[in-house]
Amino acid sequence: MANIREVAKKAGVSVATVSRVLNHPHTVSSPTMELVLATMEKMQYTPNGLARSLALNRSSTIALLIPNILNPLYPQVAKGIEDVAHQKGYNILLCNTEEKQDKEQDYVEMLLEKRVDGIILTASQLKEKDIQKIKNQNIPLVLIGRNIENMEANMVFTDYYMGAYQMTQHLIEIGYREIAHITGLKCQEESKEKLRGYERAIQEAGISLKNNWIIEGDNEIEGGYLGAKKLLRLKEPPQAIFAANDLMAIGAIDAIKSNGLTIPGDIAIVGFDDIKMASLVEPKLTTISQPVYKMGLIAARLLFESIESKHNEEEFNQKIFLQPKLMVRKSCGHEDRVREIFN
Amino acid sequence: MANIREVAKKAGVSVATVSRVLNHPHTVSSPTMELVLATMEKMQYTPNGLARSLALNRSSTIALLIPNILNPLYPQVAKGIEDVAHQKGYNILLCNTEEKQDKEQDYVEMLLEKRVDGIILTASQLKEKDIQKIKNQNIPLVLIGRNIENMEANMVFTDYYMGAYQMTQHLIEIGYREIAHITGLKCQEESKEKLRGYERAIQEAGISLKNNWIIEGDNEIEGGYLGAKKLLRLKEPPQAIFAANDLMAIGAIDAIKSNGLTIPGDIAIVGFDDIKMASLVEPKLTTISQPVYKMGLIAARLLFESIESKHNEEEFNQKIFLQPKLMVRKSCGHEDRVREIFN
DNA sequence: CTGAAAGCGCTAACAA
DNA sequence: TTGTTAGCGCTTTCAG
Repeated sequence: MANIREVAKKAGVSVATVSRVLNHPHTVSSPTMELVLATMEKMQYTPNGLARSLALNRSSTIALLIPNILNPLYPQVAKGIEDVAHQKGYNILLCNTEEKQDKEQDYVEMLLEKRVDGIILTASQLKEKDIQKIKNQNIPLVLIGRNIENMEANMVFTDYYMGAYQMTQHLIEIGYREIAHITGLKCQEESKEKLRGYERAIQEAGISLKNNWIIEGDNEIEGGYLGAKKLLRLKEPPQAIFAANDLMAIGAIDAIKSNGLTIPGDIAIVGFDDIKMASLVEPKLTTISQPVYKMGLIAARLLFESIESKHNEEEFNQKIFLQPKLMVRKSCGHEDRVREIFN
Repeated sequence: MANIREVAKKAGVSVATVSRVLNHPHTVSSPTMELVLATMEKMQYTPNGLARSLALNRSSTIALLIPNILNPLYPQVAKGIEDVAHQKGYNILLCNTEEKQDKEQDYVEMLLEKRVDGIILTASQLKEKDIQKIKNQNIPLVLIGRNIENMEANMVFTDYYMGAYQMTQHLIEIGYREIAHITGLKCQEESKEKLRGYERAIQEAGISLKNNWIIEGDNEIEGGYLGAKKLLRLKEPPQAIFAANDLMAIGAIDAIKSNGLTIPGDIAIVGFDDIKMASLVEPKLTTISQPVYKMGLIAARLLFESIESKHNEEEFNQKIFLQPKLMVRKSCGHEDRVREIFN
């Protein structure tokens, strides 16, 4: 494959000139310019980006780590990020961590070697010291969906605590008292936040928490199915199940139906995320909506601010806190409940 | 950031030795080894992958181009690819082309400069000469979901023609004669194949093709919605709609329902792909299933075969042809129809 | 088992 | 406006 030297030789100019037509076209006379361009064309010259990156110390690549590409939430985030990255002329390295901390660490290691210009971590399970390692290497970083209290870093997240609190409260308002919670992976901050919100709402209502009504799920349909089955086998099964994400809620719906029970007649189900499927399933799922595409967009913008200001020695460490929104649909039996209560 | 020379100096060895402990550990004595390793650790040394790639002429990165990351089909493909790439120690550059040919070309350009070790194109809209350009650069390539008759390249695809033919035939068998088709983007080979399958089944049944029953969609929910609305406004609306993918079928379902009609009572809807949503919507969607995760897996394996054999001057140009499968669910009214016909 | 040095392809400072 | 050349950080050949 032709390189810059061969092009230069064939065009009868120096490599510097060839480099200039690529990088600073205005500093080169137009006859030379045309000559070089023509030569490149003729030789099918494709500049070697690796060499370029090495010389410039900039790879024009950012990395996105997500826990599960099969959860429709993350493609939305990815879309938001891609939209701004592509416009900036950057490529995205996609890393699917499968909710595994060690795979996530593994990837971070690779990314640091690849000298990516920035990293976006979504729902990261990394320990603070691992995250600190990224910061030590001085590579711009944005966390999505995770708030680390005492760390200087860009973060954009939804108020999971509040969302879960509101959801649980809503269930209580419409008359449920026996509410179970299928959590996400307990090792995730996000799951803990949601659990806290759930617990607070329960306790504020003077209901006592039951430990066997809190079940750890895996953030996937399967886990919701299993969790719901487990709850149904209990001597005192709950009247309502709050799943920490929509995928698990959908799994739970499946489980309940397969037991011959109706939703919300026999048992109510609610989720979290408001993925598209949520309004497609039968009954339509009551859930908490978070603006994921927008989160991706914002995260990417923050990242590029950091990247572009990197040489100015500035520091951008913003925490952007987005409010979730309760979407009341059919699966919680809202209308029936309200009717019962007020008539 | 520390580089190999600094590590070498501090450890009191040559850069060659440091390089060796990284790349050929067995060629270095164990005391030296330990010393160097300790020094690296102490200095927080992270090897520069760009320099490494430049020297080795290998980036350990492959690229995946998909038309729409928000279509759940593609994350499945991506998962299949990621599963094998990660195991091989490769990273994936994700390129979302938004079904736009120029964005796809754009990306290919960037990828060639980045010297990716291989490219996987899904549902590509590239012209043959653009694809040929990739092959000319001698970079391994796999096409997913597109069959180019006279080209030497690895391809894995579903038999779209057959799938569409079977689907249409099934509708005809259960008694429909007035069947419309919402196509994908007409510029995609895949869409053309499906259209051909539809047309053949219609004609074989002695039904005459109606041009205003063939509507171009955009492969997204929106397009299905619009297409169905348009069909409903016709003086003679069809009894059944075959959408070229599930997303459009779901949009069509929405459109029909919003017109106060029932499915399949008033009109039948069928799709193509069998994404998870298909069995979640009401009524559950009759569709054609293609093994997308597996396609990703196979494509990745083919790609790595090419990559690994590249230096052996071998050529791998396999065409892998997978059979789609008809999934009969509720939206086509199969049972009702069969009952009507045979009772 | 180890070191010196050439080379991967490009950019940019400096000189002309 | 253009050319010469010293890096960027690594791998590997060749010599010892």
